[in-house]
Amino acid sequence: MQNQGTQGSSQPAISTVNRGTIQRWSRTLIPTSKEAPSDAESPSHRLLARGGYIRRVAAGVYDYLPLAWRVLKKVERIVRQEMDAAGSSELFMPVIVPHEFYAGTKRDEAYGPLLFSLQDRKGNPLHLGPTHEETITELAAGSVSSYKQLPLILYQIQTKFRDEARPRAGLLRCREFIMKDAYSFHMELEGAGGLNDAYDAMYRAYVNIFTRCGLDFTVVEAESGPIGGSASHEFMVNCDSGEDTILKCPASGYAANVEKCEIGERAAPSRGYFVGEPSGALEEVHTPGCPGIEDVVAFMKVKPQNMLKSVLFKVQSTPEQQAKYGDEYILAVVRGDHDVNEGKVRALSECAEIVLADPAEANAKGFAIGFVSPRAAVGKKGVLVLVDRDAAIGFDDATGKPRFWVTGGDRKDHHVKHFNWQRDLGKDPLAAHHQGPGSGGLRGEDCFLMVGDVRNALAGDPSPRAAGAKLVAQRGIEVGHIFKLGTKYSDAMGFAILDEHQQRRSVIMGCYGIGVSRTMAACVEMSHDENGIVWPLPIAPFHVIIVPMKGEPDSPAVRIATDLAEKLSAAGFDVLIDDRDERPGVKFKDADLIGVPIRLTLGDKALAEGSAEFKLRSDTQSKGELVKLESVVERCLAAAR
RNA sequence: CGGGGUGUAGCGCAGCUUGGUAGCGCGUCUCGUUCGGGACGAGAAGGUCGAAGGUUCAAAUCCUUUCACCCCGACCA
Repeated sequence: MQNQGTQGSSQPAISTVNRGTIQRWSRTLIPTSKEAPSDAESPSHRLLARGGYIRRVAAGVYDYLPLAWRVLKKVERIVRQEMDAAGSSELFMPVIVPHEFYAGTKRDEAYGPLLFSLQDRKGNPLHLGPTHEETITELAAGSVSSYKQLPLILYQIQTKFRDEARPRAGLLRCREFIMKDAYSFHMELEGAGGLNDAYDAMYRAYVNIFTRCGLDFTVVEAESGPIGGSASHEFMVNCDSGEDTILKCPASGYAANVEKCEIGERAAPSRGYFVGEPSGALEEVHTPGCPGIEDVVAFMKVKPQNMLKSVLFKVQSTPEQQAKYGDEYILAVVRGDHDVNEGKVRALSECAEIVLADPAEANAKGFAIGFVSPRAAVGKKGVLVLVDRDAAIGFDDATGKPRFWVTGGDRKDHHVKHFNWQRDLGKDPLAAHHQGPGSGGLRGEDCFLMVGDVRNALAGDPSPRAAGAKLVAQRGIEVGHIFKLGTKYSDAMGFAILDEHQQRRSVIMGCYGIGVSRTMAACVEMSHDENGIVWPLPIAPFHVIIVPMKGEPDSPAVRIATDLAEKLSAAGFDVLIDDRDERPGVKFKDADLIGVPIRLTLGDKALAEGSAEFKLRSDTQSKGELVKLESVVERCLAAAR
């Protein structure tokens, strides 16, 4: 799914219609430096700081200097063109969100300290918008009164505020950042474009935007998370230093966030789930102060894949769901080297609302948190046990031996080894276990087991989309995220209008975000070398940097540079003239650092034969080619194609 | 929120152990020599040492409090 989709509106990077800008280094502010601030670690942070793009004002708060602002404006321009082409309209909402807007959605509580809060002079609580679902729903509710006005897609590009617990990596995780946020409104009607149409249009627009920005990216299926809603995709810049892990199937192109990624059919054990003789007598081991897998692994010297990890959730379903199944707790059991996936636990159990059980409460119920084994569920009504396929093994097909398991001892500071599903569960797991959801008949009984997929996918797991293929992991930086929201916000804020049958219905919504400032940083992460940034042409602050060797204002080189700049500008190029009276080495180093894609050097030798030296920033090998002055524009246009 | 660390000139750092009123490199300014990959020489400007309180004749240095910032983790439309 890399760079997939249409190249939609294939705008050239260089507009020959509009004149480009010309700036002189000496007359703008580009404070480059040899050394980055000591707190800058990630490449984008270091290079943007060293290149004079950004300057830290406070934790996670940055000045955007002229170079950065030019890049951001170019990203924004592409965003606007594609958003407009996709049928949405730009507007601009306030940064300030009155506290009462959260009355219906309770997101002030959901956000908690992430929400910047302030008071006006009368003491009324206000917030700085972390995102604008409430504001726009409020706006739409007050101004959209007929289904005939739908569908409607609105967007803005604006500063967002989130008081992150830990801002990091410069622009990649900020407290104040620039975001494009879009919202769509729908009523599913015969023959009218619904949420799915808008979602698809936004998906295509995003593919176009990131493609045009010159980014190498992957679209992944994602969890919709606390913002709510049903479907969601993330747009990830492919980059090893990225914070997020994504999994891809090379055969089918399937890609997903680790939180969301499905796992293909895992071979069932030859003798069936849970079947197998004990590997030895059940033996209790004193493991003082070792509640975690790592602790036990180190203490008992066992491999994590030989451990069973049991995670207890408390069910907070609606009364109807509660009546249907009667579950109070869910015990998810996975192998020690695997992680329980809450979304998959929800899906398999059909319990929409679950939270990690409170340790104190669970202990009171007889679950020794940190030392829980599947046995803890035996004899307790209302406990659903979900066992991951890789954990429900009694006989090891690979070694031909009984499976050796270490698991909790169900009392503090104790574990057991030689756990065996059939022997130690105290009842026949085969009789109790059912595969898959929907078999709810026995739910609510004592220790009901289900086998299924309840863990995070890992590299090497079977692909869910192509038989025989294995998932591979890679890192990415999230620069875009689209959601189908459904009626979460319209319900919460009472946004309902009449449909053509005069039925009052909640308006259906979608929301679509792009981290504009993060996109700039992600691009640097993706595209740089040891000398500096290597901008893709479409979002480079300048397309061409002209470097006259002799920098005095009246030197012939500077005059020729000015002349060249005029011609390039007329052809649509943005040109930076390095007119500083600096030594050549300084200018070359700085040109590489700030990453302008095309460099034209005007030295004595080249000028003597009426030429300039042409060099691409991305081409680290060549020493540049001599191009006749009258052919320079043509040469640059060829490079821009 | 847990763990670790740092605050001294625009940037990078030393000085703190053993108190005596601040120094180095880069950058900046002036003059001269230089000029194709971060030049050289001479001179100059720039800091209430994060803040507050305390100990002391005397605090960048010791003590207390506090603030800010960074890294790892938890968390994260």
